[in-house]
Amino acid sequence: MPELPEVETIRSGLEPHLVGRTFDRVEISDPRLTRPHDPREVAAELEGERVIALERRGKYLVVRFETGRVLLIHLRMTGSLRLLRDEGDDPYRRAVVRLDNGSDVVAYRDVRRFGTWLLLEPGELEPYLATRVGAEPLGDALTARSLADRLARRRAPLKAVLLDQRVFAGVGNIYADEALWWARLHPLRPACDLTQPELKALVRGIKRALRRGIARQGATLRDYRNADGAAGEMQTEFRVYGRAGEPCFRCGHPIEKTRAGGRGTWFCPNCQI
DNA sequence: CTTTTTCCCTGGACGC
DNA sequence: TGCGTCCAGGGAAAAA
Repeated sequence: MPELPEVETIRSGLEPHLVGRTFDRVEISDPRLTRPHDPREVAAELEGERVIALERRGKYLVVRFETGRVLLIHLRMTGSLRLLRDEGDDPYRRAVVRLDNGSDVVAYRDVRRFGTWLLLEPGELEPYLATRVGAEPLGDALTARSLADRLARRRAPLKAVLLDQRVFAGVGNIYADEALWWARLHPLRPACDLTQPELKALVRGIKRALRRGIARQGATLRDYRNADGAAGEMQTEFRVYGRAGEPCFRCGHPIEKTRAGGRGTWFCPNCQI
């Protein structure tokens, strides 16, 4: 499931191939992708748009066009973007963009069809993101102080609050569990109860988990692939995610699974307190 | 306001 | 082998 490291890997892989290119021909075959807008109308609007930047905000991909318009892509659970030379065949392909160099094709694949493409007019991006996406956790904005402010009135489980994209954007189910393991914090702790040293440990844990994910080109459990179609490597070094019953890498105690924020949550009951 | 629950969607795992 | 059931989860929306 694409979280910040996976989306960043796709972004950096596509960027050199997309920037400066024009969308020549666009086909959107899944009406869910552009809901509630008509996919044929969105495809027609995208044709002729020239890309000037490919950015990421949280788990969103931001395709900026010369006209000031923006295509905001969210991959949700199983979405992926691939750069191809030949279109080939794929039953789970939901959209295709042919670029103006005559050879490159960007293919959007999404088995479970949760992903979204939203075309925004100039000036619409900031207000759209403002109510949905908080600060970037890998920037200077994530500090023990800013985190304390964000968690102050939140009595919900720490894990659930980390999944709230308005707190800090881009942490999903996998990296939340990994960050909490690095920070030695129990996922069910009330978020507002952390001490100053614990807040500092959590900041370091979040950054460490995300940076490792980016360095390993993301985690491939089943569907995730980078823009070249290659699997990530991060899944080979999960500390807790999906490791119920296996020994903790720090203390050897068996990893347990619980539920937090409505999501499967793995942790070490011995050294995460 | 915060928190929890339901829903969307599909393939894979599992039980019989 | 072939069903039926459950599970995975990001985020919107509804409910509490």
